[in-house]
Amino acid sequence: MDTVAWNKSELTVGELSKRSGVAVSALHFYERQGLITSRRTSGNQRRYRRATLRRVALIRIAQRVGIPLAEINRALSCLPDGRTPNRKDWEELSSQWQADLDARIRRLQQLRDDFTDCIGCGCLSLRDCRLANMHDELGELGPGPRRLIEDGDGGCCGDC
Amino acid sequence: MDTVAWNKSELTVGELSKRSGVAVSALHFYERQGLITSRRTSGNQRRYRRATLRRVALIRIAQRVGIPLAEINRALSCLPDGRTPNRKDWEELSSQWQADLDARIRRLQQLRDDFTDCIGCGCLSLRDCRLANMHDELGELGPGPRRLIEDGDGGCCGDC
DNA sequence: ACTTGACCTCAACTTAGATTCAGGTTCTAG
DNA sequence: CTAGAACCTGAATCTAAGTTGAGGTCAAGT
Repeated sequence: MDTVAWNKSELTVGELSKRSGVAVSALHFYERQGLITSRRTSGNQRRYRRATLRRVALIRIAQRVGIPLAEINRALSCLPDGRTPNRKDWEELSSQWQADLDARIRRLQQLRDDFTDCIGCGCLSLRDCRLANMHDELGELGPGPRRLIEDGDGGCCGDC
Repeated sequence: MDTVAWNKSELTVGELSKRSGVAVSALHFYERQGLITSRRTSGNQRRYRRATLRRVALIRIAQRVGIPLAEINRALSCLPDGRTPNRKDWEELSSQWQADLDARIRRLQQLRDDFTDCIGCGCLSLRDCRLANMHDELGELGPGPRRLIEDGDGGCCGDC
């Protein structure tokens, strides 16, 4: 009833959408971006391997971690797409993503610590508040001597 | 030499840019969004109060925390703009933003824990992997019984 | 056979947070 | 007084990650 037997192991885009919780339009989009692939039926409709469900799961996980699709694509491209990811694949991917996640968490924690420091100060002095030392976004690694952005306001703030 | 005496306490957009590390175009943009305001000289050039430097600092801090400009705007709008934020203002803002930050951190940590759990499994089984249970993004609060998205694949994964 | 729902493509639109460009004005130094 | 730096506006462009819509085809049930 189809070019190749509809063997129940393939999913239509709607099924994939329902099962993955990802909108059909997003699946189309992922396919355009090369994140997933499909076979076409004689009537030009998409049929996805079951493995694609896992691939979509991986994509959404990576997105939750905060990884942009372009990078996810790079990461997934080492799984030659036909293959169901095996333990080794998953360990590689996940350790990479976990490192990313850890970095993100550390960054936020640093920010939180700076906040805690700074609330004590209360005046948001730009002279020595780490939070306010915005250019530090550049010199990401290691604290070192802070750059100062205010050079002589004459007084810390309205209240101090 | 100006409509109002250029009393050295005001900043041109270029100066504000240099001191804050924020591009002139971005400052224009912030102004269009109502995040900052300026006086205009007789020649229609912007002059910023020094307090604006702090305001921009606050904006960038909030952005680093991950707060969208629209919300930053809401938060800042309780400082009636003329005022240098005092200790109380800062405590209110910062405690609000810190809560946001904490929530973000917790979310990422949860994700990391799920990762740790899941790496042991190695097969990315969609049946019971918390990471892969994508629809859970909806039921944000509290774990509860997980929804299953795969109902009978017949086998955990290619390797298991 | 027909209706209905699922599917197709392609283009345009969306949001956030800006940047870039074109064309014109103002300010400052020499 | 004039060159060049800095400034102005408004429109267009950009990226990311899609969504929406128009116009048309396919498939399944009755």
